Amino acid sequence: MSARDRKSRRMLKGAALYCTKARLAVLAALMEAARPLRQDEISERLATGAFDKVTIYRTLDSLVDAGLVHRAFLHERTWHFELADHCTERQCHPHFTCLGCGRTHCLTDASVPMVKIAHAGFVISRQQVRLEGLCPACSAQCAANSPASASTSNTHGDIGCGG
Amino acid sequence: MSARDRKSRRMLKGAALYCTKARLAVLAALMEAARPLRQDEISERLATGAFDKVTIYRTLDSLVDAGLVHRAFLHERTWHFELADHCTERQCHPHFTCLGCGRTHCLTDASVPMVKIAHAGFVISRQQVRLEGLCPACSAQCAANSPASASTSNTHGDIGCGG
DNA sequence: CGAAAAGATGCAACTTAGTTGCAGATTCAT
DNA sequence: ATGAATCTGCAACTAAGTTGCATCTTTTCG
Repeated sequence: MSARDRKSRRMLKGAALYCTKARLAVLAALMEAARPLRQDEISERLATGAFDKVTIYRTLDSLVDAGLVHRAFLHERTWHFELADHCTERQCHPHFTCLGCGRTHCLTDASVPMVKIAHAGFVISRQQVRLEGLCPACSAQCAANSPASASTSNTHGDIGCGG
Repeated sequence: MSARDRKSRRMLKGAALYCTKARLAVLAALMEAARPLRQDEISERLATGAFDKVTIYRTLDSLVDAGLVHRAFLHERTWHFELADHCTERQCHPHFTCLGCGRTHCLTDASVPMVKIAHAGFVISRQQVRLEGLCPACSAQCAANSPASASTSNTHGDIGCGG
C-alpha cells in the first residue's frame, strides 16, 4: 500500500466514509492530477471500464459532501473536481484558465484578500476567484506570431495565434 | 419605443449586429433582471413561446461575441448571462450566491484588486470572483432559528434553517 | 471469524443543457 | 423595392448529470 493510499484511507476514515475501491481510485486520480478534473477525465485515468459513470458521480458527491473534494468553478459547463487541499476555510486558491491552450492552472501560491461588502448583513462563507488569460507558453507564442492581438473573447480554448 | 429599447438598438448598432426582435427582447430581459439569468429564465420572461430555445442560445452567443453580454460564472452547471454593464475591461463585479435562498446578487459596488501572480509569463486578461454565504434576510432568519449552525456546505439553495 | 446492517455499485432508462443542419423568414444597404 | 447577408424555427441530436432498483462490499459487533 502506497503512502498516498494510506493518506486516502485516513481521509476517508476521518470523514466516516467507507474505504471503497472507487473512492480510493478517485482520490488517487485527483492527487495525481493536481488540477481540477471532469468526471470523464477522472474516468479515463482509471483502468478502462473500471467504474461506472454513475459510480464516479456518486463517489465525487460523497467526497464533496465530506469536504474532501471541491467543485472548482471553471469556464466550462461541466463540473470540475479537485482535492480540497491548499484551501483555507474561506477560500480556495484561484484558478487560471489559458485562453490559448485551454489548460487550467491552480494558483496555489497566489493569495487574494477577501472581498469586502458594503451592505450590512451579508455573511460570506466562501470566495472563489477565476482568472483568464494566457499562460507563459501561449503568451510567448502569441507575442512572436502577432504583435498586437491577444485577448480576443474566447471560451473554448482555441485562440487565433499559433494553436 | 422606450428609452431602454433605444439603448438596445444603439448597443446592437455599435456592435454591427442586426436589430432583431429576439435580440431586443433578450437585452430587455437582461436589463430588467439586473442579475445573471439562465436561458430558460430568459425564455420565460418573454411572451410564452415567443422564441425558440435555439434562437435564444444563438442570440446570447452573438451578444457575448460582441461583448455586450457576459457569461457569469455561478455555482450552477448552466450558463448564466448578464449585461456587460458595470464591468471594467479586466473584471466584472463579484457575484454573491446565497446558500439559504439560492438567489444570486450582483455586487456592483464591491471592488476587488486584481490577483498578483508570482510566476512570470502569465498574462491575465480577466478576473471573476464568486462568493457564497447568506444574504441579509437568510442570515437574520438563521441567527433567530439556530444560534450555531450556518455555513453548512450546500450547493443547491436549500439549507437547514427556515427555508 | 461470521453474519447482519449500512452503505456503495452497476445497469438501464431518463432528464435537460446545449448544438447542428437546413429551409424559410427578416433585416439592412442601396 | 430588391438582393445579399443574416437570423429564426424546427427537428433531430449529443452529452452531462440523475434516479430507481437489484446486487454486491464494507463495516461493525457478537
